[in-house]
Amino acid sequence: MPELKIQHILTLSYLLSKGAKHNYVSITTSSLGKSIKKSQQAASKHLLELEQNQFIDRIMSGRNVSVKITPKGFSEMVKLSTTLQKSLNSFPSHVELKGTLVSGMGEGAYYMGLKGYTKQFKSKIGYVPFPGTLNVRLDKKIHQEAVKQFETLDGIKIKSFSDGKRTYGWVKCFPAKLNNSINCDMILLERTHHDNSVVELISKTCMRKTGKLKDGSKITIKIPISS
Amino acid sequence: MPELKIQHILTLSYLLSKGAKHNYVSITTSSLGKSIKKSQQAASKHLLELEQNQFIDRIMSGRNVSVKITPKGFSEMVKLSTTLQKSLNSFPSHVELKGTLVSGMGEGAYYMGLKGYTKQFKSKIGYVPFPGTLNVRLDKKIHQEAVKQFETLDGIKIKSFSDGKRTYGWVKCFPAKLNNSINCDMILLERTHHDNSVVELISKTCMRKTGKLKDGSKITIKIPISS
DNA sequence: ATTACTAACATCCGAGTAG
DNA sequence: TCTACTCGGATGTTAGTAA
Repeated sequence: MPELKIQHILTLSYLLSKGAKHNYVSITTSSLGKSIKKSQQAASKHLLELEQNQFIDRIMSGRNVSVKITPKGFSEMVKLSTTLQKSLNSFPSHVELKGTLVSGMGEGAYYMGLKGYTKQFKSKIGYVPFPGTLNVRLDKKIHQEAVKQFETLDGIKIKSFSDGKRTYGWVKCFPAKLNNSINCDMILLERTHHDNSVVELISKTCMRKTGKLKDGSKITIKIPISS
Repeated sequence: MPELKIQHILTLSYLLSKGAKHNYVSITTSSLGKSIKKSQQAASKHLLELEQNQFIDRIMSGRNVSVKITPKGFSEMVKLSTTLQKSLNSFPSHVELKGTLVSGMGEGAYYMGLKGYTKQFKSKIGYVPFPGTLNVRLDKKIHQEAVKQFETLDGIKIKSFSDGKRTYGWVKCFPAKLNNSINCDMILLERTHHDNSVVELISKTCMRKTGKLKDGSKITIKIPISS
């Protein structure tokens, strides 16, 4: 049984914090038990098992135990830590959505073409969108669900405005890549907050033309996540 | 039961490496089981438990499962990872030895006073040792054992030399602090490789005088560890 | 092929306790 | 006090299997 049991990691971690890397540290099994939130008996057993597997050196002196982590034990800890660290730091940092191009009702184009919006687009995302949004229906549940996380992300915020008669809600933009080639932005609208089965894309150019797309075309959208 | 069980960490770690932070990733329980070295059934149970505790979102679609890590699950992973990381990086980086001053037989002074050694001392540790080594008997087993690790450490190496008649072995020096005040070096000799109950210290000055020490005085030695 | 149930098995933990 | 044993109950894992 040359494997380090995961439940022993916390024990080793505690011992390490006590300085057991270089020195034999004197401890009681009950204090150790308290620290790792287990009983005195469990702590005692942990130490015995760790010693058996040569993860610690253990010296009995009178009534209490002195313990030092072996190079083997230490390297096992490092191994696990870096494994964790790696998976925490090197996950893919983008969301991938797949769906089908559908035709909208033209209302997207109407709203996005309003001066109150276009002025902000120009200054905040650097271009005035081609009049007409690309509607992509997300066919799979997993992609519909994945969109939800953008509700809590910030993106680039286009503020709401009023023309005196009515108010037009804010728009959040997320820079994205369509079919791995065309730069665009996915937009989330304040009004259509609840329906995640369709997402809207805007771009400087007409994506239907530059991407040779028509209704029913399969679409892949990649949206990098900054955080 | 709002606690993350440790054995689930590996499951989460695997999911994370698959990109489950931002996207729903589709997996089979048997492949997951293989990855975490458990059975298919165990993997299935892990996922169910993780879902129950809201560490993952889980979507069944037909025959397989898609999974995404929740912010809660992610932050729990970060918590554990940083705990580990901290204990790995911030342990005390010195060895502490305690013992009693004993009188040597003067042979230490004789050997260390040889030209072949003093010339190297001057250039490598910056001073010519006061003639006479300080012998410290380590009374406790834990300190005797702790000395052993220096055998595998490098320290500052004083090379062996020959005067034509015989060869004088190498000496390893480890910068140390005596009783938290006096700078000195602990020396390990090639010849007395086996006895760890006594360590020898050298210093620029007479430590018995500057430290007001006599035979029987209690001694504390701190030796920083570089690695 | 898949997920996940039940039941048997293995492991872990802690109360009691000896030395 | 202390460590560490036994043992019963809780928990985790797997084999078999249903759907």
